[in-house]
Amino acid sequence: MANVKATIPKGTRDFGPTVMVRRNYIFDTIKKVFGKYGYQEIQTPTMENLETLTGKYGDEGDQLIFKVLNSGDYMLKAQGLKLSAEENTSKKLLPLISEKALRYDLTVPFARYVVMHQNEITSPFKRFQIQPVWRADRPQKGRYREFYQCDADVVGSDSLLNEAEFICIYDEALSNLGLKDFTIKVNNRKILSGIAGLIGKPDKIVDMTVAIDKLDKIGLDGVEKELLEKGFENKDLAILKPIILLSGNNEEKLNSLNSILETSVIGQKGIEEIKKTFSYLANFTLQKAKIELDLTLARGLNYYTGCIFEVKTNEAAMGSIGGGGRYDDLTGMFGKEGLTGVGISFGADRIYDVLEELNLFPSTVMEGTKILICVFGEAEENYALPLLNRLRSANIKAELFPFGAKMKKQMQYANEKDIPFVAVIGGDEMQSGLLSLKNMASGEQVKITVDGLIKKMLA
RNA sequence: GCGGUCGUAGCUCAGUUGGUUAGAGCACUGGUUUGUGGUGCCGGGGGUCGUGGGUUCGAGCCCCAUCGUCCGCCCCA
Repeated sequence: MANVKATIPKGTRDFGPTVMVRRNYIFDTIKKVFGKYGYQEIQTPTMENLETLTGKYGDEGDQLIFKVLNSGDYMLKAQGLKLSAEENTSKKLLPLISEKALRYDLTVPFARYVVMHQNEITSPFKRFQIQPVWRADRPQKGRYREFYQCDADVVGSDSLLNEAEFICIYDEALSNLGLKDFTIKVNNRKILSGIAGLIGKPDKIVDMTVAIDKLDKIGLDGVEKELLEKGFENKDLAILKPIILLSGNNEEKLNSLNSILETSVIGQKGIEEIKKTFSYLANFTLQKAKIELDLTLARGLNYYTGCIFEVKTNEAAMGSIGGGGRYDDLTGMFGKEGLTGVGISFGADRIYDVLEELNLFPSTVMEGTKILICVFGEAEENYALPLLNRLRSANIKAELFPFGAKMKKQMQYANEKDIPFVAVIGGDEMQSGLLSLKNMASGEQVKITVDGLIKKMLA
């Protein structure tokens, strides 16, 4: 057998026991909140049909989809193809050798699910989904080829109550995870459309939003430079600049916007949506979240049509830890028109890093085995097995170290697994019927009866 | 797709203008009054120096290529 190097593909990760416990803590906390608001969990397959995914994420997105090679002799089919230096040769080849692909996000599979199961689901349909997705991207800091998305969406309801509730979900989940200072930024795509209309370049809305979205990162000068490069003129900047730099509280911003966008029908609609969302929100109690209307918030995705969200922690230097928005007609691509939806996503990997940096993982999430039984030989092992059984029947996490190892090795095992108690069984213990119980933190050791031990472990 | 960085033991890394047998810490393992860890002491195993060429009497070190890593840009979570 050849000696294969033990490595994993670029941009993928192993999760060890400690990390898994903490990841599950994050997922469980979020799941609980989703459930509280009526969202139900679904899962979709790792692979979708390639045609389900292609064309949904733009040309660049298509290239980042991991394709799965067909089984069998796919070369046979491909042989009919004339291989030339033509640049679209691989485009022609692809459908012949691949008809499946790994999911690229959870939103498109969800849209596919909704259309496919439309007769079974009740509208509005609220679902959440926590599964890995894959992108053939170049990995870098905080960016992987396999990562988890944690999404909740509702389709079939255009009520802005949904938007308000998503803000509550963010607040509750992140507060429950121990975050104390974070901002949920809100904007509306229709306001951005109104602004693009105002400068007479509605077709350039994508370039405009992509540029102003970078205000945090590259500053006003950088944004202006990029806008000029994309074909905006100085007179456009003169209109945009005061909007981008709009300050004050949410109400003041809305009032200013109201007069700026007075003549824009779509802009007014956007303002109305924000106001309605805020008025719903006024009925709920938020824990830690700050809500901020941020007109520079754009989010790259083109399918958003209404409210958009992004969550940032103010306690650590970290990009967004969540985002989402409303998209009209997500299912149109699958032949079901006019179904509106709104959804959010938690960036689990980034939340993990934040919690770790702020030391917010509770120590209780690490609780593993409570007691290890150490024995000196086979006779002691036989003597210990009924005890092991009794401990587990009493719902105490217990292990027995199989006989054959030295006491030092067994103690080391307990120590490294952070097992707080060790029961030692040797000849003396078998004769007296008392166990030697060692407290691993203090090092003290006492003789104790089996009943006493169980009582102590349950205390 | 573009730019930069780094590849030496399982891991983190030293390694002098190119010069004997390539080192350390951690990890693993054995011993240390044969019934006790975290925390003493002594020992041991483990490396085609990413790969392939080149220069040289001699290459971990210099040159070229290639693969991989990490970090930026574009884009994105």
